[in-house]
Amino acid sequence: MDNWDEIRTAFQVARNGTVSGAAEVLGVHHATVIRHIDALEAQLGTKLFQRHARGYTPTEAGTDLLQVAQATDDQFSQLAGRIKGQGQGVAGDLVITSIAVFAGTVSPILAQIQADHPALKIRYLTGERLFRLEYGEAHVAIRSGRAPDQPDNVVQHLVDMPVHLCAAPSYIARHGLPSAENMADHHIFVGTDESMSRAPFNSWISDLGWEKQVRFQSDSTMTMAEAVYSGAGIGFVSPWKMREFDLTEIVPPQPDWVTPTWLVTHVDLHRTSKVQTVVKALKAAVANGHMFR
Amino acid sequence: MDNWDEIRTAFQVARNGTVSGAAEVLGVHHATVIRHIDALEAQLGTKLFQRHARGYTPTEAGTDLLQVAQATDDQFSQLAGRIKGQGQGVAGDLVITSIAVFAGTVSPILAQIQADHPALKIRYLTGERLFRLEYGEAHVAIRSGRAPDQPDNVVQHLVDMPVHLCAAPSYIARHGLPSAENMADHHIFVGTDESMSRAPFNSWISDLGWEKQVRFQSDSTMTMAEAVYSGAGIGFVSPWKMREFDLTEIVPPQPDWVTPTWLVTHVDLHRTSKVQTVVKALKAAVANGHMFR
DNA sequence: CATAATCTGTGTAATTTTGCACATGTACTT
DNA sequence: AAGTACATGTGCAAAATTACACAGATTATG
Repeated sequence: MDNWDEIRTAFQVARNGTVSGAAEVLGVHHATVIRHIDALEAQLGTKLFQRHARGYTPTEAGTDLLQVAQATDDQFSQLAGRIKGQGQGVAGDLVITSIAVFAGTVSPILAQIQADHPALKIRYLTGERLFRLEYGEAHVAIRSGRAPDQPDNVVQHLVDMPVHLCAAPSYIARHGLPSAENMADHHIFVGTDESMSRAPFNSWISDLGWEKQVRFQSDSTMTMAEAVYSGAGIGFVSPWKMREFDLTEIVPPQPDWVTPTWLVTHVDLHRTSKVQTVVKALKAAVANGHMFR
Repeated sequence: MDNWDEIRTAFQVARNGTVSGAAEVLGVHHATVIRHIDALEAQLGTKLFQRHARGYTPTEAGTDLLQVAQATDDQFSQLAGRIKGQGQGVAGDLVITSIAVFAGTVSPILAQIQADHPALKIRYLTGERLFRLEYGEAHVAIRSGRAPDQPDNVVQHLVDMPVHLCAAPSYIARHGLPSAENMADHHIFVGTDESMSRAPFNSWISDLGWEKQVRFQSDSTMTMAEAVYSGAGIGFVSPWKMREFDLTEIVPPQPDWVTPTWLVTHVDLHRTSKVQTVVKALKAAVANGHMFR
């Protein structure tokens, strides 16, 4: 059953009773209406209307079509209302992603957003792989590292995330407390895998020529924090993870260690109030010091 | 909500996930599909799909549309099935009309047809006014008198209906039994109104110069029979009405009294098996002597 | 009875829609 | 690493659709 527009034309003819009236409602010439009806009847192999001087009277098939098309018209109208209105309301699904290490600081904020908008259903996906906004996998993504440059993405700078160089109590018990003097020789680092080799604190290590001391590598910031906690070495850990794991700070956050963090949304969804609500809440939480500290 | 065809296009894109796939299903060029989607999104003011190199992923609005359009597609398919199949099966409504006087002889035949086709719902409308086939008021009409010549009607000769010149017992009691000799002077005729003045037995009266003896006129053959029965005069009555009312035959049916009877169907409906079934049954009943006797 | 008002129906021209060719980009495979 | 397959997107020409104008027919009206 193709050509739905012809069904719509027939629907208006059946409702109005005349070709001319239907043409006016549809905003087309009455000749167009006649041809639509003729084509539709030819395709169905049945007369939908009986033609007479006063107009078109629907046959049995015509009244059947009228009822079905009436229901369709209603459903499409409701659909259009929902779609046009959905840009205004904060409701429905919202998928937000980040790397796993952000979960501890992001989750409370998302919980608050969800509490403020009961109609909103938040799905927070964490993982090291890149959730792709252009595939509809997420609405909002929190990315860290160098600025994303995907053409279809709207990128906003969220915060510069500091990291502490930390050691776990178990590590200190075995290797002693690292100091500026003995770090160059006697200590083991937890570092990043090749995939994250451009992290700013990575270049700090390589600038000092300490690459050989990196004995544990991971592609995930979360795993790095876990490794430090388990005593695999000293490494760079976010402030909240340092507190959570009760780590000992060796070197406080340095300006050139910070990794910029970005809020990324897809351009098609960026203007929707649903996305905007979440973006604003996240930025406010950062400004108030509720996140990434 | 106009342009239903664009909704159908979007439906196929959402279902297939790619523009190219949808274009193949729809039998149009993929550029056409892209333009349909663009137009629909522009009209709705919302993105229905997120575009990426692997195809189109429906947004929230897109999945909403997908569900509605899926239901529409189903309904239209069922509708087409019903309409296309309806030409084959003998089912649904069938409206047949005639003048009231035929009711007694037509009804049993219609009852038999209805019994043979349980899915058929017969409506038998009687009345003197012309039920107009082209307005969809009836599927089959039994007409008497001169041959109808409406261009959109299919006319078949059904039977030549004889009439008896009769008198009621009450009339004979008051005026005596009419005979060939005294009819010219002493008897009163029940005749036809101007609207039926072309009835063949009418010209028999006028040929004999007996118009002045017509003292009761009616536009309905049924009423004429009733008038004769009630003793208003002598008049022309169909065989079954003569028997029903137990009238006395004055003059037996004459060859030039017969009024031809026609089976009329609208050309648009004539080929449907539903109409054909009824037409065949009526003609068979006449041939077997079950009607108009 | 004639006139006005509608409505359907068709040939023709203008407009819109569609199809084609080609460019471009991404994912997968060898 | 290069090639293949498949996807979207756009300028331009062809085709299909539409609007226009007018004819024909019926109903309503004074």
